[in-house]
Amino acid sequence: MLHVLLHMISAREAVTSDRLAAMMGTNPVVVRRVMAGLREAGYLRSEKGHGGGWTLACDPATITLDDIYRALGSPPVFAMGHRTESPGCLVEQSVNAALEDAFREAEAVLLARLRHVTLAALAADFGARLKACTAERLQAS
Amino acid sequence: MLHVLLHMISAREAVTSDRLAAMMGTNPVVVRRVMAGLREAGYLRSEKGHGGGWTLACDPATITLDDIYRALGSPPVFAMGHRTESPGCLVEQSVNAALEDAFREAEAVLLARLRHVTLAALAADFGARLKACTAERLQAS
DNA sequence: CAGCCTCGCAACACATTGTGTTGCATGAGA
DNA sequence: TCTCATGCAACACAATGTGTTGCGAGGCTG
Repeated sequence: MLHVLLHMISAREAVTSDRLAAMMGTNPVVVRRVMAGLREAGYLRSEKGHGGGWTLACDPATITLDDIYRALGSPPVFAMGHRTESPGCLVEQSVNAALEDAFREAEAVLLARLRHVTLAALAADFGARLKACTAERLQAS
Repeated sequence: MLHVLLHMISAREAVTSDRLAAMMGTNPVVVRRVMAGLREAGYLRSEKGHGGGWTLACDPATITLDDIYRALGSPPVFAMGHRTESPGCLVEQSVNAALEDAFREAEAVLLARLRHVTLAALAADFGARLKACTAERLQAS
């Protein structure tokens, strides 16, 4: 997902789902599926017809990874645990309380981290890598 | 899993997989499957034959939730991301770097939290809940 | 207007994974 | 010897994510 967005920042004009799918090694329908959330959230625009495709609808500096995460529907972060909700068994309640606390705290840390990374920052990081890579290549030749 | 362990602390004698399965609403084979890791790690013992079953092999105060997590094979914590490892695309590398950092930090927080919760602490919490519950019941009657 | 391009959406096919289930062998006690 | 219990392997099943196809709607171009 982020991969797609960064590619779109590099390419200033509209990009079709087909091209993005080719970049990601998947197919266009999947791309549209995951981009739908971003479009509804107003971060992206999609245009039909010849010369259409996807364009950024906001400033990359104002959107954070957390925004993207929520636009995607805030999918579950953790792969484990999260048992049934207090099924009367007190043992279950104790376990849930301890784990839920730990999970909530870890999730808060993760989201805080995502919240202060903007798309523009990612793009800048990419630029730095590109520069380092080309410098390395020049040195090799 | 933790649910099972707490039940075993309450019951001082050996408990069969059948009984544990009944408590958890599953079946004995599944119980044995997940307990196998704990047995190999030395936290549990299992005995065959009549009167056999599962017993604790350690002091609940010395084993933490992190120990249990690792005895279970340290299953993946997060449900998302973790794309392919640097497939040459620099964009992918930038995205991975940013996300891996965030995930590592969140995982560290989670494990630190698990590391200072012992089984005995969970059992004590359960005791407190039991007490509160019975008090509430007395008040209601 | 006709033809092509692109997205939007729904339905289906498929692989993967976790979970439940069955069967049989092994060891321990009555 | 019989019963109880674990250990292990193999299979059945449901849920989920992903890829695929088909059709319709809208927009550009000649």
